[in-house]
Amino acid sequence: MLDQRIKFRHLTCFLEVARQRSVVKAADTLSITQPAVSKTIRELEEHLDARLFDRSKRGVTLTDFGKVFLRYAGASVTALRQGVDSISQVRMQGGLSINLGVLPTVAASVMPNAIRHFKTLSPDTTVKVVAGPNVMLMGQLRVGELDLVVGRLAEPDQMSGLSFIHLYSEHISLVARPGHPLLADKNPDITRIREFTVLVPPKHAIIHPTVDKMLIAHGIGALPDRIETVSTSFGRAFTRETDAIWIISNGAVASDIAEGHLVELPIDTSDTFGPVGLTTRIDSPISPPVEMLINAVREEASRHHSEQAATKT
Amino acid sequence: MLDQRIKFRHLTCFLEVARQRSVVKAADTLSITQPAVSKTIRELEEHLDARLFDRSKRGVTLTDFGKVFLRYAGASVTALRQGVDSISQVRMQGGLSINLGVLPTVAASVMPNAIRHFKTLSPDTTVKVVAGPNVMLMGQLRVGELDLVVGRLAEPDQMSGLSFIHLYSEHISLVARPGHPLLADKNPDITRIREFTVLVPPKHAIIHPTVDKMLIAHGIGALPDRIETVSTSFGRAFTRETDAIWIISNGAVASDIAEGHLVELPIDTSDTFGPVGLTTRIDSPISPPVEMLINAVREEASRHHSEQAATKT
DNA sequence: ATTTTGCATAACTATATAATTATGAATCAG
DNA sequence: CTGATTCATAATTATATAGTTATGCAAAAT
Repeated sequence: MLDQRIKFRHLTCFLEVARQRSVVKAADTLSITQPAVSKTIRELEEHLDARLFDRSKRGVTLTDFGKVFLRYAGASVTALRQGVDSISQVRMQGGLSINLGVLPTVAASVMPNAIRHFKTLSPDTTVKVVAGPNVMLMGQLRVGELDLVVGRLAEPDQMSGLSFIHLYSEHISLVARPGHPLLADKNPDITRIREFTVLVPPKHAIIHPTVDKMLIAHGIGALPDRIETVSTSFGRAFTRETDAIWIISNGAVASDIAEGHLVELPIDTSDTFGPVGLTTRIDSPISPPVEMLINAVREEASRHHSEQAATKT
Repeated sequence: MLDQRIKFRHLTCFLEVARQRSVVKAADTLSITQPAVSKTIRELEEHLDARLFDRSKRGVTLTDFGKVFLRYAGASVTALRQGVDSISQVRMQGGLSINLGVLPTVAASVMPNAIRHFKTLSPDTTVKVVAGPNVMLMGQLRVGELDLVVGRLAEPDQMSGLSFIHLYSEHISLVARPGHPLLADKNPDITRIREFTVLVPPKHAIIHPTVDKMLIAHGIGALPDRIETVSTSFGRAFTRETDAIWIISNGAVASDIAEGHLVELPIDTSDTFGPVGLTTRIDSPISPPVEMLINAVREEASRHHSEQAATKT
């Protein structure tokens, strides 16, 4: 049971003494007298029923208890500080805001529902959705301009300092309009895609290297007639109106396929399986609102995923 | 600035009222009178200089400020609770303990130093190091028997509910004893490894599928003479004493290669690059001791990595 | 139209608090 | 040995606290 008599005064005092390893110095920076600090520490020790410092005549040192408690005390004080800060943020800006980076894979499939659900839970939090090349988004995430990026796991060299939470895995698809010449044959020769315009992810896209490997594995070398694009809206329109083949992460076109607007080419893309998830900064602990959004996305992803699995059977 | 007059009494009272949406009910469960609760909430509001509840005649509802503050207040109280709990845990067990799963890649390279460093920071925390097949470790992690697993990123289907923190990337190596017949030629025909006993990771190993793909890519089909093993100590001994080829993640044999006990075969394994990092549970927030260990591992990994890079040049 | 419900306010009180000053004891640096 | 440093303890005090009971008031429910 938590002792209600513990006050933040005790914790801040404890933290200061621990930091300075000195009662006198702590008293100085806290602008109170030395006996006051001594007493406050003693009170805290009594409330916790554990000795926090070893006292000597040349300062104080943390006991084992103290070392352990230190972290939690810090976390507790930090949380309250953040709470107070958030209130003033709400007052100033009229609400909290979350900055969210979204990669094409999930922009159309998981995220709309996830954000909708989140907004029912926390309608007063502003969610800013940013799209763009993953390198840019990861950069912004690392700098703190974004709180969260959702999409495929980025290349390892971009992931330093970032943490990844797995949601599900998806493969890359080759899609074309319904009635596409290649689909006439039940088991078409895949190398024939060279005969058509092919829309491929550009150099900086996360899936670019995977796509390259896959093409090589299928004996398709450089594509003579290619368009590089990240724009799913362009890709969708172009693919539906022409005989172009579109190589794109499955998630981006799942609904189009389901609705029959686009058709997947029968090609083995099992090598292109890759993790989709949430990327956050590893330092700077996840704030409660972001955590709520994360939960909403996870929930939606698992719902989404089980639906997909159901459709497959 | 944090108002030192805020006490945990205020927070717990606030949390209870928010939970129950009622001053009367909260007063009941807190075993104090209704005016006492009213007054406590008023005090908190004054200290924060913000209205937390909208009062009506059928209960109270959180204001926008209140909704935001709620999360942080909860976090703050939780942290303190955990702190108090940890103290009694230390008292009972004579110290905190961390249960750590270690995969072969890092067992010999990064972790020894990382744990040594951690133990200088926090000598009183017991670290239990568990090795084993990754499926088992991930299972234990998910159940809570482990706090942390260090190694290669597991297959997506094992990662649900887990979070991955990237440390660095490594590839898979083919190694043999110095003076191995294959090394006589400067650019040996790699398919000739079929002539020797080959030690390969077993089916359940994380790197198994990657190894398979690589073998196929190099035109090496099934290996006639193979030994499947996870044991790096067996692998090391066997490879040094016989003409066997050992296919193993680079990290597991990096020091042996550096010291000249084993030699890497000149084969392109760039396709086998994969992320190595820390895997934790996504729910149940990371406790401060585990966080310290994570930092120690990250530090050691980056030091380790920069050294490797330096050796390459 | 009452009664009930739910919260606010006021007046009061014993206790706890958060400091203070003054003093003492043990160590450490010369 | 001396004086400075560092922390502990005691005595003291004004103030804050954490509750209490009693009462009021407006909205809902009956």
